[in-house]
Amino acid sequence: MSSLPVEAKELTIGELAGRSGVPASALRFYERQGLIRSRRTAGNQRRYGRETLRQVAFVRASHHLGIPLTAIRDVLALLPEGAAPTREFWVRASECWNAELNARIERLERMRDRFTECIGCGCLSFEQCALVNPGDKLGQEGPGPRRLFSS
Amino acid sequence: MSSLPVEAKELTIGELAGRSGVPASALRFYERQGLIRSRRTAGNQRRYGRETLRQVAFVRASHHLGIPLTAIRDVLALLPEGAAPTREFWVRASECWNAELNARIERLERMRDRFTECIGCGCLSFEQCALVNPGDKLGQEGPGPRRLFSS
DNA sequence: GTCGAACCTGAACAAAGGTTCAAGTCAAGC
DNA sequence: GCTTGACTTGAACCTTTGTTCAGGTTCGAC
Repeated sequence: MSSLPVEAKELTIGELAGRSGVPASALRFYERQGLIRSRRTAGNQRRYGRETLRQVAFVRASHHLGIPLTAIRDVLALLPEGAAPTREFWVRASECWNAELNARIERLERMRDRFTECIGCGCLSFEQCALVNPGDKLGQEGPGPRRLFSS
Repeated sequence: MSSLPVEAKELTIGELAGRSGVPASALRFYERQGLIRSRRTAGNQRRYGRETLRQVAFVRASHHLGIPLTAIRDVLALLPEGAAPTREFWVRASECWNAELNARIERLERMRDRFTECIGCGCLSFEQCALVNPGDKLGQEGPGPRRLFSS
């Protein structure tokens, strides 16, 4: 096994940056935030295993979806320390994001419909509007002075 | 007309904050950013006309949709200086946001589908993924070393 | 053994969208 | 006319997601 030419060669930060398209400064930042890990050489330089490429890609793809880094970190934290992520892991992670995206799409659709209703009804009745008053605090607090446009 | 009890009473910043639910600090910030305007008393305190309530509500609703303040400012800047906004104005503004929201919903749906495809296809083939490589820079640069997961 | 490129760290800066604070001024009720 | 709460300002601070810079170290090739 050790005689095979597949020596999992480690990457420097520059190589990882070049291959992933992510600037080295961002990779250091991700490490500070606990999203990726690195081994250090005797001279304190970072070395990355090949699995890190895939993790960085996952981070970028997730982030591109609008997922905050903290959420990505929480998911990546489930990865076993040195092991390469399993297929099951990626599938579960993607299901997380899928649910997240669906929720976000639904929310946007609801907001669009409400906004249209607010503006389009002819009376400009913002005062009942869930957009202006998110979380429906209005109803919970009674007919007090917090009401917008008490007209 | 002047004997009517409907004297368009001006609001202090505290009153506007109380009625709109928006903190006074945010109202001052909005003014600095050019989103709302105020008259000043002899003693330099802010006074707001009643139309400002509606403008603030519009700002909050728009912002709640995720529209950046600069875009909201650009739309509100179309309002005539002292005049109350017309119905036409609100309708046109809402059409703007509607288009914006629809575009955002579509984009999220596309991303969700791509992400699912990436993860779910069984080969974990991120390398062709538009999420990992947005803007398709990969294809434009040829088969160089920028490719993720050149496996 | 020497040279330059790549790497290290911490600190400062950026943009968006504000909040909080200190120190001082205004408005209004009694 | 005094007191008190509301208001004024600018400056500093906050979060998120990084970039840039200064000053110093290490790696690898010759």
